[in-house]
Amino acid sequence: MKGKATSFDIAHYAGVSQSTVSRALRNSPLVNEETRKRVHDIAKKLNYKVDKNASNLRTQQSSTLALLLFEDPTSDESQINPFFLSMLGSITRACAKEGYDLLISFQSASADWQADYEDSHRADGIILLGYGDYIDFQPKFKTLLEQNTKFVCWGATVDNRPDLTVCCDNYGGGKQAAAHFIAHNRQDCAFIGDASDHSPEFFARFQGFKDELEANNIAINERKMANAISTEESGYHATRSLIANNIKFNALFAASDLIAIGAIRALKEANINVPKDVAVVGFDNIAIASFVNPPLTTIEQNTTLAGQMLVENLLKLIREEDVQSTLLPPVLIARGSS
Amino acid sequence: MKGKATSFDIAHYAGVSQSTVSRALRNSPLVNEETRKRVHDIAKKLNYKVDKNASNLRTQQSSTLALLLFEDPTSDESQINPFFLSMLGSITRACAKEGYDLLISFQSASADWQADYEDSHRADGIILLGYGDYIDFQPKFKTLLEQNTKFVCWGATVDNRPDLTVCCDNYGGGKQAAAHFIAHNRQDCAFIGDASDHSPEFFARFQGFKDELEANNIAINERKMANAISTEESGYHATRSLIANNIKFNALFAASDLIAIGAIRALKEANINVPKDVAVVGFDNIAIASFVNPPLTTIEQNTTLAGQMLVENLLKLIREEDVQSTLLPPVLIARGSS
DNA sequence: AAATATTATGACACCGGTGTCACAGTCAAA
DNA sequence: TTTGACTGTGACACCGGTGTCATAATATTT
Repeated sequence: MKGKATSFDIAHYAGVSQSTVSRALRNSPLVNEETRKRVHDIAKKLNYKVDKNASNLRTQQSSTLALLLFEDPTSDESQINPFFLSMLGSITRACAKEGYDLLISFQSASADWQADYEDSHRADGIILLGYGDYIDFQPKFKTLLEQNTKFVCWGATVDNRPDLTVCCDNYGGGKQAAAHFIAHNRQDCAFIGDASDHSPEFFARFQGFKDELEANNIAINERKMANAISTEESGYHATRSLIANNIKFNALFAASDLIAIGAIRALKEANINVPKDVAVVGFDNIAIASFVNPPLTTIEQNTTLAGQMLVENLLKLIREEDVQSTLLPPVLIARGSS
Repeated sequence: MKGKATSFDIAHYAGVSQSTVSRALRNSPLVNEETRKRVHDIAKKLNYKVDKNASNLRTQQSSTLALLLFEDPTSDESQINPFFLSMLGSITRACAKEGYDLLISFQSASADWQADYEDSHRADGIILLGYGDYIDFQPKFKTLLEQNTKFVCWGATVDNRPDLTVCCDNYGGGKQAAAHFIAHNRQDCAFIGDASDHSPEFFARFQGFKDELEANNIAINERKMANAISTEESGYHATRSLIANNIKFNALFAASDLIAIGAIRALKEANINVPKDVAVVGFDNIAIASFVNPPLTTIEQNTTLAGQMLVENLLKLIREEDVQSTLLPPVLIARGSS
């Protein structure tokens, strides 16, 4: 047998038409049970597999989802943010469970990504994942919507379409962090992250944090805030600059675990004890979090559930079913750093 | 404009035939420069993208690689081994660089995975990744070879086909671990991993470790060895059982970082100081390694390079070019645990 | 001016399936 | 016996591109 077997080969061996083979293999009720069985047996013997390209071309759907991963434009060689890797794992699992394949692709936020996968019929829908500067994305979202592309988004909100977003309750998570500090009598709080609205997730975390403090009559001093993107490096430098400016605080809320880990390194270097002098709380609960010294208190995002929801909601969109906006509840995991 | 634009639509607007559009879009030298430009402009305006299914069907290739990830059959909800996630990241990057898409799929070792992706023309080749019990795989490798499926394998060797494997020099890494202990005057060594040939990678690490010790006239006591799969849990339990059996040692080589991290937890619980009482060396250099307490000395596998080599070699196989067997040099990263 | 080469294009078969329609054969109802 | 329903199958157009071949128009050579 040269080359791969086609349905015509099977038709030939089974003594039926190619149409019947196609129907038999898809277990159409139209074909006789005996014929169906014969065709299946021959297909198995010839190691025949339906050509996905032909099938997709005809049916105009691909049983494939595309995951576009946007990263902060750090060095090309850097490791991927472990939080995203964890999401990636759960999305992969969720896709497998639904019988969909998953195409993965890294994207820089600026690139002309919006159309590719879905327009070229490689995927039935798109999952967007990243802590990005999502402001730039709104026009792209608009294009996607105009083209009726099916997509869901982690974190970012799409104007007027809350159903396209799956998101952790970042605001609530921020409140939990503040409540935790208050409960432990730490009122002199610093924040490291991005309190501008460039990063909506970080902003919501900050907003919740601030509101909860203010609800308890604690003001947050603007000088005790520093910007950082979600890397250990960035958290380290932001914290160092606070220390260098002689800013004092006894509690530090970092917008992500990586930032928190960098912050702890900077604090240690400055001989500031964690948690005695400064309590630190992060966000995400990445795998590393429980292994750092001291183990990091953090606000957990349930990545398993998040991945499932992203996939489920996207499939609902594709099937044109109703989708609810999805806000996942975060949980504070108390460990040694606070 | 209803539905997606096709090359016929463009042909219509450009006043040329569909053939010419197809050529123009692929920048064939056969078309007039002016025509080419006009077609491109219209395509852009209509947001036209080549239908990959049609194109793949005709050309019989997909510009896609499939990554099959085999995991130890642990709980469905468990996190993916961070070492694999890191590989996944570098493979994704390498694919992107080569202009290939990447399909990702989890597999249980037992499933009927061998044919699917390549036979159904979804991928041009397959990357197999996992610390598996690869013995079961040899018959499947055979099938793949018979069907002329293009694939490469991380870690596992395929009978008579060293070119299909990309692998860290596990044996050399094991030797480095032993040499490190000897240099620090720790001669009473334990090993946790799997010294059977079920897991060829772990076995090679052990073999190198043992050979280097023996080359220095140090014997390794069989009682100081325990089996573990690559999870923190498993490393923890294996170490506890050694301790419970009152086995003494002052150096511990773990076949992976996750095992080492579990081992450190068990040692700490038993009030055995790391590194004072027992020096610990792991393998992989996963991201967590530098954050555990004490920071883990480990044998680094260069995942960036590994991912690149897997992709490069697979593409060479697909293009029917010569491929050399690839052994990547590991590097010992000395940290606080030894 | 005739012969030949070059350039740009169109017509058309083809990739391997899926879905529609037509139809032969069997069986039950009228 | 005729009509209608049902079952199982084959023929065929179609999905949207790609590659081959033929050909018209122009340029170059003899």
